[in-house]
Amino acid sequence: MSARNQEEIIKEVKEIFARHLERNNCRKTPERFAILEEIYRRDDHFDAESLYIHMKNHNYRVSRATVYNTLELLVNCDLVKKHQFGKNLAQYEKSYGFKQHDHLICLDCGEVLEFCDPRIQQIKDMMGGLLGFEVTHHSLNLYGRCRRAECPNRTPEPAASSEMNDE
Amino acid sequence: MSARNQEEIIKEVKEIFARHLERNNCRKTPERFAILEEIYRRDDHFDAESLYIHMKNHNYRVSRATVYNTLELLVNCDLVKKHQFGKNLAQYEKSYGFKQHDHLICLDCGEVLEFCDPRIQQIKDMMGGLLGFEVTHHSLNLYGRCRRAECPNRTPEPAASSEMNDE
DNA sequence: TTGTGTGCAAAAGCTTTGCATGTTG
DNA sequence: CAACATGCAAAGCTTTTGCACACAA
Repeated sequence: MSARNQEEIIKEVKEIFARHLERNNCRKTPERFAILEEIYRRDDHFDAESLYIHMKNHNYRVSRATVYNTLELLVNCDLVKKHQFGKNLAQYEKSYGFKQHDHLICLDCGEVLEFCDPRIQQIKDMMGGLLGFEVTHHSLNLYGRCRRAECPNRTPEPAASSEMNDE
Repeated sequence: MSARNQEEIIKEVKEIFARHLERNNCRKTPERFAILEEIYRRDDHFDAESLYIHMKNHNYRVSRATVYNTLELLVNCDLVKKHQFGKNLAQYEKSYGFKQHDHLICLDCGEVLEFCDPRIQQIKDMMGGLLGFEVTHHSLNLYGRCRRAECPNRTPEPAASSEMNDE
């Protein structure tokens, strides 16, 4: 994504967020927009704490409470997606202007790849109808091992490994 | 599943677990087998704490530490599956003798339904090949609203006000 | 007997909450 | 000016860890 395009996107998402806040009688505070902007200048998956630290390093001090509060607002208006990649730690990513996608996670190095497959949509539609659900969203994660040279792929077959042997 | 069949299954999974423990030079303690049995007498998804309480109520006192330790062992030998249904709370379910399946979760009442779809396997195979991954397992959750009469389908969630106001 | 597993409780890690203060509308 | 949002720190929850004792092998 080009730099120019990024600025445009940031402008757009700010407008979308502003409308969302208005519609819900929430205040348009500078903190909320600063957090949104920070998120849209990043390109990775991140957790709340790293966003908090990141803001600090960029000389914008907000509290953790505000970070969590704002993340929830952003998730509610679909500007940010929230994931759990198998850990007890929420991961977030910006979502406006990006194609819906799912994730492939390397169990060894934690690398996260993205992919799209139209069959997911078919499954959602079919199962929603079959089971009497209105499916609003989904989460599909594939877990496995990547084959990159840098990946600490040592663990041969974890199926029967003593898991307490730290690492 | 018939009662007779359940007893057979419990016998089988204990044998499988015993072999797994031997293979990994772990001790065959009564606590470990008691936890396994307790899990296989349940029919639902459960979290570690509720299993711990459940054991207590059945007059078998184990510590939380042992519950977590044993759950991990059971997950490692594929007798138990671990899930995260969008919350910061691991949910578990027995898996031996059951068909692989995915989940549909009601955002309003928390009900969890199960479904199978062969297309998931196709996606795993395809994406693994395409992205150079050896995919070992996956997690697919569909989220939405069920249409049961008992479902509290209009609970506006608290928090930062504003979420499912429209869409 | 040896060393792993257990129980207990404290600690750790992520997230939420309470309260006083500041700011938006 | 009245609410609502923020910052801070404390509390909440789930999970992990440390340590002394118990017990499987």
